[in-house]
Amino acid sequence: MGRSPCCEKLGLKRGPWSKEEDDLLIDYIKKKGHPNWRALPKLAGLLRCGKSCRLRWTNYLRPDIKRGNFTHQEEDTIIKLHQVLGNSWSAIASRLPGRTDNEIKNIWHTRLKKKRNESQPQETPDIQSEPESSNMDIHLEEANNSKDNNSEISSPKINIEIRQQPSSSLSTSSSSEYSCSNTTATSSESRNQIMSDNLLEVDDDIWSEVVWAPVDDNYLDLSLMEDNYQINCSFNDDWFWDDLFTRSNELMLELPEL
DNA sequence: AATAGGCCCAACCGCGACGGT
DNA sequence: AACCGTCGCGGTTGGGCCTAT
Repeated sequence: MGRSPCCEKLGLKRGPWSKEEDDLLIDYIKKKGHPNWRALPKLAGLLRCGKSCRLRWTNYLRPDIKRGNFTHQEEDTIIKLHQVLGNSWSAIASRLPGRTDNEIKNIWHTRLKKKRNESQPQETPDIQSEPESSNMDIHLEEANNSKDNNSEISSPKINIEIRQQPSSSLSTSSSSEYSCSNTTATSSESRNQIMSDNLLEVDDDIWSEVVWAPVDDNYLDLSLMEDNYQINCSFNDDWFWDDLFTRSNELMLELPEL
């Protein structure tokens, strides 16, 4: 199957976009949306291919894009998410409202990779291309089998197993399982009660604290205080678990619907 | 002042996934 | 089931800008 031609050999314009082109694209999408990118440029009066229009819109012209420098908090978030998700830029971008995958990819290659390496010197340079999550297996299992179809809030049962394989010479591993049955988990307080003060045994005399901290109604932050790993997790929204699932065969999860 | 090198970022390329026929 | 068109994604490129020499 031959690839369909894009911009080449069709007399279409390439390279940087002009203000007039931007305006044409914005005006058209505001009025008609973008149900078909391939047909859009002709309808909008643009001498561009659909792919170029889509990129321009998604990476630059979308009204919800946050312009400007990344904050330190955003940079830290990207570094942490990259530890878990690797180069899944779109997945990382979905956790940073207003930021595009392209933007995050750029900032990673230009700044954050260096910043990460400075703060966590690599012990074995030969494996630097491997995602950092490779030394940590995460197994999450969450079940909410008896979802009540009525308005009553169901009680999630949450089982979590975390296996951590530190890259240090200590070949320690750990696992723990938390069962949180019969909890409504509808308030920050109750969620906090679910997971606070749990200790994860890493070795005979090494303990790692696992803390769930409420952020808002949709998120919880899970901090695994060992080897500086921190994992940000979604509770209601399935985004984070989904991505973990695609990256690790160890992960099994069904989300509760609270 | 000239220039080389690094940084930044918008844009492009090519592949795979997915849905319609 | 196979084919085809479209879209989304990650990798890469290239040009402008900045800074050190």
